[in-house]
Amino acid sequence: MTIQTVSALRNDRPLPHPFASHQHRQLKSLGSLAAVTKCYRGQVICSQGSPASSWYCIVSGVGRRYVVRPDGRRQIVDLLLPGDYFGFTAHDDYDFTVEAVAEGTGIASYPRRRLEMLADSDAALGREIRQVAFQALSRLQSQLLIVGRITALEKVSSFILEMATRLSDSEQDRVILPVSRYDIADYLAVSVETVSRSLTDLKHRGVIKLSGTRVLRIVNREALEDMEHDGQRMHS
Amino acid sequence: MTIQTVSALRNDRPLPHPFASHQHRQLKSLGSLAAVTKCYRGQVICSQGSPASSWYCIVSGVGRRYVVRPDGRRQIVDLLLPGDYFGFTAHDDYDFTVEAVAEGTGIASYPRRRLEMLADSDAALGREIRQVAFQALSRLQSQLLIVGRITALEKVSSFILEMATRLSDSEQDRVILPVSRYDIADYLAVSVETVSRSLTDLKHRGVIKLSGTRVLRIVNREALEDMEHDGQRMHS
DNA sequence: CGTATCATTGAGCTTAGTCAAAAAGTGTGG
DNA sequence: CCACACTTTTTGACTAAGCTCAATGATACG
Repeated sequence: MTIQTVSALRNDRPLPHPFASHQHRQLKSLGSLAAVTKCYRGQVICSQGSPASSWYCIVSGVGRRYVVRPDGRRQIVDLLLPGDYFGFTAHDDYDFTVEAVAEGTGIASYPRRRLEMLADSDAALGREIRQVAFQALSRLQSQLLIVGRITALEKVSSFILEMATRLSDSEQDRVILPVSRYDIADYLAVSVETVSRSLTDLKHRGVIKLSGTRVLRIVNREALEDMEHDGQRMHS
Repeated sequence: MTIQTVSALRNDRPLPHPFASHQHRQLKSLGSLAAVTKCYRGQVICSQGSPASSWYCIVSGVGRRYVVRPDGRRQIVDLLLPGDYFGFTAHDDYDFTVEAVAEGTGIASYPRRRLEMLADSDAALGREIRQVAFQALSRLQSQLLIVGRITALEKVSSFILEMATRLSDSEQDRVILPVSRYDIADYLAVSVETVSRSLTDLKHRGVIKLSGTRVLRIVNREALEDMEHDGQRMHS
């Protein structure tokens, strides 16, 4: 598990393909309220402890939602891709921090108070908000299932498959890893070295192929799906 | 990690204190729609794959929300205590199963379609639904932070402290564990043996005291909070 | 009062964390 | 354009936390 301080993590160069906004489901009927801003790498969108005054949506690029533990360890609780909403809390303050990962990440922000008032008179909007909150629930549950897995091979395999699904580019089996090994490690709650070792392991088995460090190709999807469930007895 | 089949888990006898419904925040302005039913131990409230036709609230007792993996392993993704809502999905079907843990667990169920229509004309209700969804998000994030911890001692310590907070009976430092060791194991994503060992460890250190298997007393809260963050270097 | 399940304890083994260092990229400035 | 500095990624060796298998105690229920 990574003990690096947050400021030490900054391998977030522009991505090969600039992450098309293919999922562009912004809240309908809201052009006026949404303020879209471009963020630089590592820019804090909202931070743990400060008043939860806005909801947000990723328009383009990548974000990471995380919590820093007392001992300095960082747990990424959500990887945010285009179309993903965040900023929801049950309390008055955010209980997490969100940063832009890629250069030029586009964020739409919605003033919470105003939006809630608007939802009071626009039932369709209210439904939409609930719906995106449910999607956030779904993402979180998926991640819990990944982190709850046993072996690192299972976690990394799941991660690859999840990414392949969530950022389905033209080609189904070409995945451009949106984040660094450090981020993957903090997302899966394993050490960076273990992430690296798992990837080379999958490579040696001929399950995946790496072109550089970020471009990944799923060579044998079936095998990868086996690893996801049964990373244990995959020792042949 | 537990490989027991779900039906094999049934240590869910009536609890010493019948879990007062001290948190009784049911959806206001809804007496008519809420059908409250009593459930027996292990009774399935809603199951993975079937149409998500209702939302629910625990009125009394305890519930477990879980997912069974292909290999038979079970991951509990939410422990449900009185006042907790569940049943939210982004899709048409539930992607989890919920069972009553304690005998006589009371469940309020709300037909989803009807409730959504009602929310269309009652903005306050719409807000409430969003709010309870946000609470579900909060619980899930908390659990992710627990499962993402490194050592078993940290996980178990966190679990105890979380339970102490969530079911704050009269006395702050007396915790009645709402579930079996098996359930704790599947909630924390560790093996039953490890849960047991961690508890006896904490007992030997004088941090907690156990009266029977379910009644727990926090003797040294400060030490427990230390374990929660720093279970590693607690080897004195 | 017996039986099934839950809980605890022990021994051995495997996975992954830690520390350390080399290799591979990336970016900058001369 | 190349060289240097920096970061990220990979690999290695060692250690230990926790899983597995196995057996014994404890507890509830019929």
